Amino acid sequence: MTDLKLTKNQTLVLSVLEESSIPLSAYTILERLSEHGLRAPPQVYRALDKLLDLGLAHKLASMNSFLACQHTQCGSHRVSSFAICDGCEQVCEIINTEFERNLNSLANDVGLQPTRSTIEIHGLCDQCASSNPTI
Amino acid sequence: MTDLKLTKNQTLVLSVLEESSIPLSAYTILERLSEHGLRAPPQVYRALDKLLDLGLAHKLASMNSFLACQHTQCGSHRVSSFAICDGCEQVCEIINTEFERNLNSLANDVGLQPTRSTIEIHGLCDQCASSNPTI
DNA sequence: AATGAAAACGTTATGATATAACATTACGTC
DNA sequence: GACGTAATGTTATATCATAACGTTTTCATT
Repeated sequence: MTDLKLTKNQTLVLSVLEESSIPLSAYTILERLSEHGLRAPPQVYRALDKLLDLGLAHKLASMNSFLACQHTQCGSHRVSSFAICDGCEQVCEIINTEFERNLNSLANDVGLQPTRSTIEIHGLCDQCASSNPTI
Repeated sequence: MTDLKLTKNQTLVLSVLEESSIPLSAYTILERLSEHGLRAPPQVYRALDKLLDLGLAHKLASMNSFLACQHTQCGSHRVSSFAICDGCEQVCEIINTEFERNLNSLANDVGLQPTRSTIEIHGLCDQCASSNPTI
C-alpha cells in the first residue's frame, strides 16, 4: 500500500477505483469525482495512464474499464489475468507464474518477444451461474 | 474456405479483412468499401458482428480492430490467442488446446465458468526487435 | 406465382470512449 | 526568487460503436 508520491488527481482516481467492487469506465470515474472538482476526461485519463504505468491499476480492454490492482502488496508483476463474471461484474485478478511462462513460450514459438498481455476470461461466477443460468 | 451463404456486406467486409496483412478498424473497413457503396458504420458493424458469430473474423479488443480468422479450415474453436507485433502490426493467431485447458483451469480455480476469452500478447516480432529495438 | 415472416439493408442521429493542443499553476532545486 | 519540470484545467475534436426506424431482399410455404 505504498502510496508513493501520487498527485492529487492520481490519488482521487485510485481511491474511486479502490472503493468500487467492480471495474469502472473513465467517464464513471469522472462523474464520481465531479464533486471534487474534476470536469474533463483528460484529467481522469492522465491519472489513469500514470496509475497503469505504476501497476496500481489495470485496464480491461474487453470492457473499456479500469480497476485497482488487487496485488499491490506483491510488488510489480508483468502479466495479470482477469476472471470476469458477466453477471455480477466481479473481477478476480489472477497471478500465476507458470501460466505466464506458458504464455511467453507460446509467443516465442511464433517469433514474438512479448512485452505486455491482455488476458481476460469472461464467464459466470459460481453464484451467478446457479442463480441466473441464462445470461 | 466454405463461404456458406454470406450476404453481400458480410462478403465485402470479410474480403477486405482477408486482403489485409494487419488488423483493421471498422472505420478503415468502411473507407475501403466506400467505393462499393457502403456509407455508414452500422453496415460494417453488422457484418462484423455476424462474421464474429460465425468465427470467420476476430476482434482485437486491445486495439479496437478486426482481422479475418486464420484457421477457417480448422472449423470452430472456442479460444483463440493472438500474438501481436507492435512494430509491424502483424498478428499471429495461436490455437493451443493445452493452453486453453490451462486457462479454463485457472478460471475454475477462482470459481468462474468461462464462456469466452480475450488473449492478446503484445510485443515485437523477431524481425522488428532486431531492426527497431526501441519501440 | 402470391404471400408473409425473418433477415439484411440504408440512413440518420446519437452515445461512448479517448486524445490533441494549449494556457496556467504548483513545486522542487539551485 | 528564478528556473525548469510536472501536473493541472480547459476546449475542442478524434475515434469507436449502437439505437432506432423505415425499406428491401430472401426464401419457405402456399
